[in-house]
Amino acid sequence: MHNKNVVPFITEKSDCGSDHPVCEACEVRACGMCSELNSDTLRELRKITRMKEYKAGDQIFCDEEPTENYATIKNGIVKLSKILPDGRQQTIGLGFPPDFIGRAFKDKNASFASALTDVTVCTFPRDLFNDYLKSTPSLEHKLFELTLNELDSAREWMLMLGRMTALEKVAALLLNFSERLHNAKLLQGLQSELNKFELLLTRAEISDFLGLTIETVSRQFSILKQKGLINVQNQRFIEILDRPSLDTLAGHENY
Amino acid sequence: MHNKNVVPFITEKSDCGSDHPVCEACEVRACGMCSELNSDTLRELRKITRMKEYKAGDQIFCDEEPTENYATIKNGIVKLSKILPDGRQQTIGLGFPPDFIGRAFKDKNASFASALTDVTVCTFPRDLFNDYLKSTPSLEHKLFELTLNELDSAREWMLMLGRMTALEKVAALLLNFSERLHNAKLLQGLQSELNKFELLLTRAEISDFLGLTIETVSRQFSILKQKGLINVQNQRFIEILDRPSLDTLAGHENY
DNA sequence: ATCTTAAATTGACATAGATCAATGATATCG
DNA sequence: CGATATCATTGATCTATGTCAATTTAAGAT
Repeated sequence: MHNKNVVPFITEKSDCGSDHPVCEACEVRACGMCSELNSDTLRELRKITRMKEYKAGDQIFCDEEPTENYATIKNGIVKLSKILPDGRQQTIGLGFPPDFIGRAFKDKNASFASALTDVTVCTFPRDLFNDYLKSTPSLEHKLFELTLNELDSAREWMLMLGRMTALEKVAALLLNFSERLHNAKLLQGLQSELNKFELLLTRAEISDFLGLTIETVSRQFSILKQKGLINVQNQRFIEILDRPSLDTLAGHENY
Repeated sequence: MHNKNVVPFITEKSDCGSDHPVCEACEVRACGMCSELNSDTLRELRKITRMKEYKAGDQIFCDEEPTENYATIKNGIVKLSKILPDGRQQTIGLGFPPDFIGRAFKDKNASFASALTDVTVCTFPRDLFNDYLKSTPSLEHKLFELTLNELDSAREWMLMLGRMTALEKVAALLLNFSERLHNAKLLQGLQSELNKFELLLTRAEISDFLGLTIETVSRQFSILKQKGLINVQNQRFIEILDRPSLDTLAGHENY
């Protein structure tokens, strides 16, 4: 199992009990799926929720088995991936707090979810939740918005996968990851510098995301370092030295 | 403008008037966004809808300008694409009836939509529709389901873009396209054979979808022909001769 | 400290797919 | 019916990225 040594980037624990979590104190209360619920509705929903923790590398759900539970990410990063019959793998998304994981209205996931860092999620049984969703438009609305964001980013990555060079892909990943990590940390009330962060993915995980090999990813890091766009310490700690140039590489229009 | 000569694959006209369409007779009444609406609600919605027709090649909306209208595809195929500052292009999805086009709750599209064939859509003003959506949970629910399907297929294509060979990509496209076209035709009550269809995309459009060049796509067609998996007439009319083998190439597990 | 292990880097070489260029089909128009 | 234009195919290279192998770095255990 990889990543054993990763320190979860969010270290504070919520004070939720494990059976009847105090949702009011939840890390993602303000922005997650539950943010649109009033306290009555929340009290109802709370009855079916349960906290779960995963260690970095753990599988959260897989392709083949029907989903028992959906979940909201409270803490840590979740990797979503797909796999071809012969084993070729492609990461199709990263989930940060307060993302939802699972496929609403279906009992089969067409993908795998695994914990990239240590992860805490708030789970709820599939059937109950689907019923609940149908009778609670505000909840469904919020989940719809989260889904639209995921669709936007999936399409963004399609452009990246189909048309960018290896160097551009790495630049795009660094920018995207730094922003999402930064936001997740701020959300938790933690200190964070946008341009200085721990890259929580291994080269293998990066290459699965970018549709490249480990070696090619490594070479692009060397090029970015040599060009003075980034600085890397201990192969994990990234400092972005020239964000505008990275933006240009990543195809972000700069006005 | 390309594709001038394309005959729209759905030739019957709906009998909807152009200002107050008779939704009950709509091609996609049974399966589209409106399928969940009762006739009262439908009568309301109808007040803000308007039919629009586009010729093959026409732009429906673009990246830069805010969306004025959303739409449901009644007829024809819509291409969604993204473009890098230097002009590199990636198709991120194909819309068939009864797909929704536009980005709910936002006034900016992060993509271009253009008509791949002649297209008829049912449009509605953005602001009115967003309001309507918020007050009509059944409508929002249906749109949510359509969006989930799009997310599923975007992720499917991410695996394709990131990890498949050129030959596999072409196989996957042919299978996917034949199915969706078949369904769209059946939906319209037209005759259709799953394994015999007109490929409505040019090689350029295919290559934009698959993240390849025209020449590479062409070569893969030749290989598939030579292997006896497909037959091509006049460079447009495809017959799938060996679907199981194509399925294997496309990474579809066969049990 | 030294040993062990996993991950990252770097180099040498191979190859899938891109690029450039020529030829061949198909459809349109006079 | 031939002329023209567009699109598709095929061939000859080139190149970015993959593959294979050796080395280096970092981290943890003893």
